[in-house]
Amino acid sequence: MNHESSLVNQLTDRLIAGELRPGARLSEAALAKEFDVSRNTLREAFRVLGEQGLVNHIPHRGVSVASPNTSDVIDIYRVRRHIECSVLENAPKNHPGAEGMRRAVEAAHTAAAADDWLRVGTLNMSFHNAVVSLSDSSRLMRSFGNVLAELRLAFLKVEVLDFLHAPFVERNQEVLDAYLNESPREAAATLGAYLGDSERQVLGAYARAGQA
Amino acid sequence: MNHESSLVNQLTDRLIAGELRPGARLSEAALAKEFDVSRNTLREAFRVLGEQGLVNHIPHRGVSVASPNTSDVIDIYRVRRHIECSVLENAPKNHPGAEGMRRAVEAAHTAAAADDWLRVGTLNMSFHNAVVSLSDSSRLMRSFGNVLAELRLAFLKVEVLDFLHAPFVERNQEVLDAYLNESPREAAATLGAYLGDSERQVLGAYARAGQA
DNA sequence: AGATCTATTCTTGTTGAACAATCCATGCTA
DNA sequence: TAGCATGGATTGTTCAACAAGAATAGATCT
Repeated sequence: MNHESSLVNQLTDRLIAGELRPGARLSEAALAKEFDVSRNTLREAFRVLGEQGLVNHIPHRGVSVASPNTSDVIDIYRVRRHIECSVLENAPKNHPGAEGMRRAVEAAHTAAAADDWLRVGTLNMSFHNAVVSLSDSSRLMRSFGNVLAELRLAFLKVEVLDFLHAPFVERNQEVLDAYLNESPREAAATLGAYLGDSERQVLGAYARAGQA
Repeated sequence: MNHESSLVNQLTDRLIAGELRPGARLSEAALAKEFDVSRNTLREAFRVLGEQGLVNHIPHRGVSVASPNTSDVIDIYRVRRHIECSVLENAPKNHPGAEGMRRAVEAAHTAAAADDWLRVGTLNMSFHNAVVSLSDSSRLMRSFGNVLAELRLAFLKVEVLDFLHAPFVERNQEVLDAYLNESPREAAATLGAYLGDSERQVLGAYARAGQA
């Protein structure tokens, strides 16, 4: 495996795991030492993460973990509505990607029963990635994946703990059922309602946390 | 202006201007010398362009200008349909971004009358960027902008010369009229038809050029 | 005290040289 | 001709150094 690509992956993992908290400054010297790479190599990885929206780069002030504010969250949900709903509404019947949705929902049920909420959160991301996979567009999946990862940082910032996702396992199930048994339009509408509720929950958490 | 950002802009300009042809290998040593920057600085810019999809990076084989094949083109138009149509269909009436659409169409008419087809092509991009601006989502605009830039490379690759855009000036006008005077649904349908025709034209050019 | 200016210090931005790792083309061998 | 060594070129990565901008602390003034 390529070193640089692996470095990006390592950084990404620690970002979405919350080890590098939103807003935290990422010192080049410190991180370079920690990952045992040179500053130059680290900076290349920073540029990649910057384009993906996971870190923020201000010239001469360095790189910090992205720390989405409320308008960022609103923006992210706008993207989700446009992409997820459009994909679902235009998805063909019996798309093989639906199997991925089903597996995610099923595993989420199991994980929820076992109180493994971290896993539920991960599977929630898998589900919505699977939804977008119905588009058969690798570019759409890439862009969407970046946005979803950024949303993960928003969750971490206001400590929307994963167990709050509990009610949404059922909602994903509803979306899947609507796709399988009803019309695409119905499925998209169900998903749209889901996104509205989800967005409200996150913004509520922001308000409680007193964050912008 | 930041040096690095300026370097990315310079490279982007030359890419979409066609000076660096699709598929062309970008030698680090040669480009570093040409832009009078070090290899390390250039490599940072390469990572940014790579994430944007404008260049292709294969480990140990270097960077080359993205050279979209037919499946890339199909993928790009999938993205366009999902994003542009969704945005237009859900756009509020009297969105200020419509002014940007109007300006682009008007200027395109003028440029077409003057046979300035390069400018027509640029204004066409402006129009569709303006469409997406109706979403009020900076992330959607960024992602969409990257995809449009990549499509520009596809045009360059098969030499879809800009004068072929001529009939599409009128199509953009129709989309705008539909948005202003008819329903969002109607506007989205008009745009969908436009995209279908546009995609066919590009794929036809690929077939003629014998490209994959 | 509070505000403002200044000097020092720290971090990032960028460079050049160096070497390792990998790929590519050439020519050799069977 | 197919496969295989070999040498040359390019990329991957590091390091040390310095320039440039930002942040901090201290001094000065009101």
